[in-house]
Order: sequence, then structure tokens, then C-alpha cells
Amino acid sequence: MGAGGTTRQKMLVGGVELLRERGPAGVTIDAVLARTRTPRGSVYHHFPGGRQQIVGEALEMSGSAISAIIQESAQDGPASAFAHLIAFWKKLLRENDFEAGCPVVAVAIAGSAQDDHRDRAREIIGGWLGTIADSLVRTGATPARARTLATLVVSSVEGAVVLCRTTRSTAPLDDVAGELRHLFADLDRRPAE
Amino acid sequence: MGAGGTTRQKMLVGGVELLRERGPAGVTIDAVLARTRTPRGSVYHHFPGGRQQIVGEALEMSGSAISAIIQESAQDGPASAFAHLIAFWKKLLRENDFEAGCPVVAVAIAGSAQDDHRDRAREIIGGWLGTIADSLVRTGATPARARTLATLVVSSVEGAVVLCRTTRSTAPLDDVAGELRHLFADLDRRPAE
DNA sequence: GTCTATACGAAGATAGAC
DNA sequence: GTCTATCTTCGTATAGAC
Repeated sequence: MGAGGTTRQKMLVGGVELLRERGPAGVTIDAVLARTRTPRGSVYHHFPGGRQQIVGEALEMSGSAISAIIQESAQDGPASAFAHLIAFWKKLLRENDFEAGCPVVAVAIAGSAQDDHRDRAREIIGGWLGTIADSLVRTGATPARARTLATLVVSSVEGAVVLCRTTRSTAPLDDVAGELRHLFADLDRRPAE
Repeated sequence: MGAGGTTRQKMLVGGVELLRERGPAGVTIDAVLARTRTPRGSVYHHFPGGRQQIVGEALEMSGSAISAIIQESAQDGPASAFAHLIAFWKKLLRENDFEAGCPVVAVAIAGSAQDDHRDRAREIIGGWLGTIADSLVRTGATPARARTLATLVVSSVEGAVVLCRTTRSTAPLDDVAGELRHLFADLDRRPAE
């Protein structure tokens, strides 16, 4: 939990946690306050935009963390990006007792009710796809196939995170990791589609 | 939309639509009534359990539809189940202008707030995995590898549905379909892990 | 089976004191 | 920066008439 830091930081961390656990609809001001035990009177001082601003900043903060992992590890190639992404999710799932998932996916499927941050979610996911695809191109894949493979990687990992939550196990991510390793190994044998 | 049928059926169809578009938190009684233009006074007559019952029955109805598609098509082998699943989602996404996703996933990641139908979501997804894995075993895969491949299929398809919603395009599902075809083709060359 | 009215609670947001 | 009301909106649920 967000123990240290300023009141504002604590609220934001609480918002990130709630976004991962319950989706945007679960990021209520009351829930943030109850979780972080920060003063109610400070909410609109730090977040003049209210609840909507908290959700938006929580999405930015948690989405950037994932983007950073992909960008850094992708410098060592697509296999590295894939491995680090899997490792990140396994760690986060276990640390949160399988109660936390991907905040960007949660926003993406939330629908247009209340405030709508889906455009940002789309941009963030687009960034992941671009980074992974670029990395695949550098290993010799055609741009078209790189894009296709990047889509498979992101889709299967995000889907596996959902299955990990429901089964309360990291097995789905391990299964996906095992199968997609074959696919990466095939890359040089089947470069163009 | 649920034009015909009894009041109860109309309410249920509205609940299914809302569950797919906004998740369980979006299935409010007000939203169901506004969408189906059914009488408010009939809600607790048809659903004594109130909102929670509507969400539960909407999950059963929409989850069963997907289970049925997998079960029927899996009789012709895993490739058929996979193809029909992809086709189902592409059709549903297009028909709903990419505003609707998987109701079971929506429940699975909703968290423990309010009513909790996650156990049922887990059972439903488990059924999909079992059906697909059985089908793979019948084509010669070992039980262990069948389970692993089934997990990859469900994970990547569900993840792709999320990406389809954000990009408002069926391309992610097509990408996954294209890549996983290679994997099915490899099955006979790499039967045991 | 359906209607209106209403009680009740949760949550977002604002105002003004400190 | 933080506190204590308070207002308002929304959503669930119930009661009783028709």
C-alpha cells in the first residue's frame, strides 16, 4: 500500500490499486479515502477535477509503468520484452493475491458510462504494440508480421492475466509463455507471411 | 435489442447488453428500464433478488451462449471450435459497433465490490477450457499440452476482443486467428511437450 | 402485472470555518 | 491543507393502489 509520500501521492496510489482491482467504477472517492486514510477535505484541493481526475491520473501512472517495462526490455529484443512482461504480471498478481489486474484493460472495457478514459487506454495499448512491433522488425520480421505478432503477444498476455485472476494461479501466464516461445523460435523460419 | 418477448425477457436481454457494454457495475436497474422501456413496477415481481439477480441471470444467459458455440463446434475438432469462436466475436463486435465485449471477462475482473459473481465466471471459463482441451486430446494431443493450448486459445481470443473494442476494428482477432493457425498446424509435428 | 410514491443509502461535490 | 457540515443526484428497494 501507499504508506509513505504526500497526501496527494497516497490518494493516487490508492486510486491505482482500486483501478486494478475493481475498474474505473470502483475508484470512488470514498473508497480511496477509506483505503489511504487521507483527509476527505483534501480531495478537491489536490484534485480539482474530482473523481474523474483521480481515475485519469491513476490510469496514466499505472499505464506508464507497464509501458516503461516494455520499452526498457524491448531494447534487448522481443523475447526479452515478452519475458519481462510475463514476469511483471506474475509478480503483481501474486503480490496482490490475484485481486489486481490490468488497469488499462479495465478502462478499455468499462464502456461509455460516467467519465470516459477509453481514448487514453487505446493510445497506451497502441504504444505497447508499437514498441513490441519495432523490436520484432529489428530481429528481421516484416512490419506487417511484426504488427500481427505484437498483437498476439499483447492479446494473449492480457487474456492470461484475466484467467490468472479467476483461477487464482499464475499457470495461464506460464502456459502462454511456453506456447509463444515456440512462436518466437519460428520467427526466423517463417519471416514473411 | 430485445424488442419482442415478455417483460421479463426484455429486462434480461437489456441486462445482457449492459453487462457486455459496461460490466456488472453498469447493470443498474435504472439503465435496464431506460433501455428496455419496461415498467419499473415489474422489476421486483420478475426478479425478487433485485439487481443482483438480474446480473446473475444475465451472466448465465450470455455465458451459456458462448459455451454452446464452443461445445457444438468442438465436435468437429479444435480448429473448428477456434474458427467459430473467432467468427462469433467478430459478428458480435460489429453488430454492436464495438461497444460490447465478453460479459464473463467483465465479471471476472470486476473485483469483490458489491455483489460478486466471480465464482460463476470462473466455472464458465473453466468449462470453455475443458471443452477445447478435450477436443485437442481427441486429435492426439497429450492432456497436459491440450490444457496449455486451450489456455492460449481462450487467453488470446479474449485479449483480442479487448483490443478490438479499443481499436474499433476486428483486425486483432484476425491477427490472432492467423497466428494460431500456425500453432494448430504444428500440433502433429510436436504432439508431446 | 403494472402503477405511483416514497423511504433509504451511497457517493460526488460545494461552502465556509479553522 | 484540512475540517465539518450540507446539498444534490442517483440508484436500490418497498408499500400500497389499481
